[in-house]
Amino acid sequence: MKLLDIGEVAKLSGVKPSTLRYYEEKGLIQSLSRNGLRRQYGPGVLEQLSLIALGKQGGFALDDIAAMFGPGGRPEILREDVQARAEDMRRQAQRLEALSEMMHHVAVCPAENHMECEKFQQLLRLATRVQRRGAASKAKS
Amino acid sequence: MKLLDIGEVAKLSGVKPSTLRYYEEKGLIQSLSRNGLRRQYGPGVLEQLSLIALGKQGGFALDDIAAMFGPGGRPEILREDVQARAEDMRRQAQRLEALSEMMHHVAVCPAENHMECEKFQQLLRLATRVQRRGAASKAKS
DNA sequence: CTACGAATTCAAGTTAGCTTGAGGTCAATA
DNA sequence: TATTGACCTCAAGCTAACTTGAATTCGTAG
Repeated sequence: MKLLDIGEVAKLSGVKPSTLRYYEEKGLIQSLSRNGLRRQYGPGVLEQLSLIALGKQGGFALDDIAAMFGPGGRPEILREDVQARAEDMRRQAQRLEALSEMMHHVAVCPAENHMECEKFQQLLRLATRVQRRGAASKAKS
Repeated sequence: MKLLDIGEVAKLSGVKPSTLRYYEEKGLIQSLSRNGLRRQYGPGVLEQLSLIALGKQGGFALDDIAAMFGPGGRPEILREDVQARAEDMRRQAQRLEALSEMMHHVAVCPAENHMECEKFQQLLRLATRVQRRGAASKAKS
């Protein structure tokens, strides 16, 4: 199996060596061996890094990512917890879709204050109607 | 017009007073007046706060949020720039949708290492195929 | 075999985004 | 009018996620 040293992984993934060492320390990735002092990574590390990037975009802390997706054979973080977080994530994706539309709109809207634009407000309400678990919903009557 | 003081805004929005003061300092929100020393906010601040929360979920820095959506009559941050960011946001929403599916899957998948699960890998590829602007795409031949 | 460049460790520094605490002000209630 | 509790300012502190730098080791090309 072809092994990569840290510089190659950095070049292929766009993640700096210092960050890779940091991730390894945190248990997010692992090097398979050493060549002298040098870490040797398997090719799978690249997919692992994509996954980490994805998790970060989803707003997860590195520790959470390690707990959900880490290579370190996690001792069963509650599946129902992951299930619930997955639901949250779906809702977040919806909200961001709405945000995308809002941004597309402000890019062309002539209103000087966005909050005065009817369409903008409407999109914002749409986005915020898709609430998170645990978010206080103050619907009237 | 009904004015709210900082504690009420905090209660209604779930955002702490210290954070509200911090946001105001940064130009993300504004208080309309003072009652003695006390800040008085208009009701619109609540929507502004939803917008800020949304922007944060989208991964924007507070300064970026202020620049795009701030109440301070921004001196025209390039519309085409916002347009491009809106596109990125749409793609991010798609990626997070895929992430949501991955999480739903890991919650039920029996595989001890996710990366060995074919379905998981497939979803990951789906997610990472929806690249960002500026992300190095190393598709082969 | 030697030199170079790429890695190594470890401690300390940086940035964003808040939070905390001390010390003081003031509006509203009793 | 006297308290009290909510607010104020300002400086300092905190956490996550990295980055930087100094001093050192080592694999590989010449």
